[in-house]
Amino acid sequence: MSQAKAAKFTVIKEHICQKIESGVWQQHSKVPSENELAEQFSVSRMTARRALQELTEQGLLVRTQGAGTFVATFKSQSSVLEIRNIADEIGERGHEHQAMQLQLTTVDVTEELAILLGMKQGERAFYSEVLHLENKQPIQLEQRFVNPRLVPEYLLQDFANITPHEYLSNEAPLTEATHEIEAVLAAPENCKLLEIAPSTPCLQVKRRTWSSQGVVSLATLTAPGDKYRLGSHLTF
Amino acid sequence: MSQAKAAKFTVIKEHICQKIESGVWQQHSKVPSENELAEQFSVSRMTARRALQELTEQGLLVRTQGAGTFVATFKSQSSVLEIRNIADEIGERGHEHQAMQLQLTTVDVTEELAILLGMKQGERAFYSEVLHLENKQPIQLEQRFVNPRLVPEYLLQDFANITPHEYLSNEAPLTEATHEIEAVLAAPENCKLLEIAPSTPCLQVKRRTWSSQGVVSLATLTAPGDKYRLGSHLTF
DNA sequence: GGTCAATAGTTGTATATACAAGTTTGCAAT
DNA sequence: ATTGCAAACTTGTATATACAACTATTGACC
Repeated sequence: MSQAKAAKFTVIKEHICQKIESGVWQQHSKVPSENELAEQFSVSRMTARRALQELTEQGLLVRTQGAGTFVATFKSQSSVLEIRNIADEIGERGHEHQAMQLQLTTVDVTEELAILLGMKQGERAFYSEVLHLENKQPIQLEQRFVNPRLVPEYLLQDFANITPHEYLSNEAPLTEATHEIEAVLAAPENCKLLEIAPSTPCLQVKRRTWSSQGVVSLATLTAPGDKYRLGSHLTF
Repeated sequence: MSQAKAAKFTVIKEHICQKIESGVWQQHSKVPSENELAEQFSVSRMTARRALQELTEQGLLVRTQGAGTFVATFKSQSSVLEIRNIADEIGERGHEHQAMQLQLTTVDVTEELAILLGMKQGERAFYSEVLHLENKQPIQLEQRFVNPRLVPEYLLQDFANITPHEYLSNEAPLTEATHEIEAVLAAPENCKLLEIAPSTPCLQVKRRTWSSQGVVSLATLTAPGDKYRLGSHLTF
């Protein structure tokens, strides 16, 4: 028995996957256009298109009309996970929530950030860093990049009083989000903030949120695995 | 300004959605074929096809080559996280899935286990331990307790051929599940199995599944955080 | 140097067509 | 009646083409 003959578009898909997994095509690098792929593999444009299309649905690629197709950072697709406000969650446990605003500033967007936030290189994004405490104990570090075009007054807020998530929910109601959940070791400086040993495994949630206007923000949440659990919802 | 003109395939999608949501088209009933839709809406077959295709990806429809397109059952919506078969997931990545059955036996239920599985203390439960490999690399350790009342023939299976999840899905279709996700350090013996250093942070998912008859199983999945990521679905 | 317009390149939608592959149905031969 | 086969129908893959919508770049002009 020989292998079942693979369809042409799957051959192209596998080729692209391979390039990405092997690191030949880095994150956010441009991948060949539909026409280029069509010529390379001697197929019609529609067949090449299908390969790109399906990989985009799987979350490996990101496409923008007029600009091109790029390797995505996040592998996950649109999510059904409920998002909650961390202050509410802690309140429901009958505990006290506090937030320390560590940073609130603007930063130059790197190439990667520009793509993820739907901004142009050279522009500046807002950046906030907030440490959440439950009964005075640090439980979550929130690092967030925000698209200034959609939330121009982000820097004027005081995130000791309102969580970034709560503020953003009001300003630019989110319509979609993707997550990536990983177990990691936190960076040394973050271990200090969270008051944990460097070897403590942490849950890290990367989340990209959209409003109707486009990508609103990109948040990285880090929480020690022994203090924090993820139910069927994610807490911001 | 008037509304942006909707693309033709979205018009068809909306039409079909409406029929399903209003109950005109019941579960498992046949929906018009590509050709019929094409004629009805005066579009080409490929456009009608796209509408059906996208609704299939969304889970509203089910298609089988040669037979037709049908309204899907609505079970998937209720669960917050989609559960997938790890073998399928790996297959879709174009990789090879293998499973090593490490243990398959009965154990005395502890007090805790008895409560979680809805059994009585002193009874014995089934226990399986399976290591999943992706391209010969260990990526996930699955430890599972199973309620013998609901799945009496669990011990007769060979989980090198069929994943426990797949088998259980057939025997006792799951109606509900809860998860708990943590970041942990794996036990030394499990680190060996997964071929990771003892300090490697791991994602650990604890999942309890129900069928209509009661609690079916209690699974603990452990995966190295750097090899494994959690999207909007959990992979079993 | 800065602005604007034209242009080339890229993805998105839509059509018409052809053949492959799988399922169901119905008819003919046994 | 049962079997076996052919035909009709349905979905799957692939091609060639056309135009629309959007982006980034280039070059002319001020």
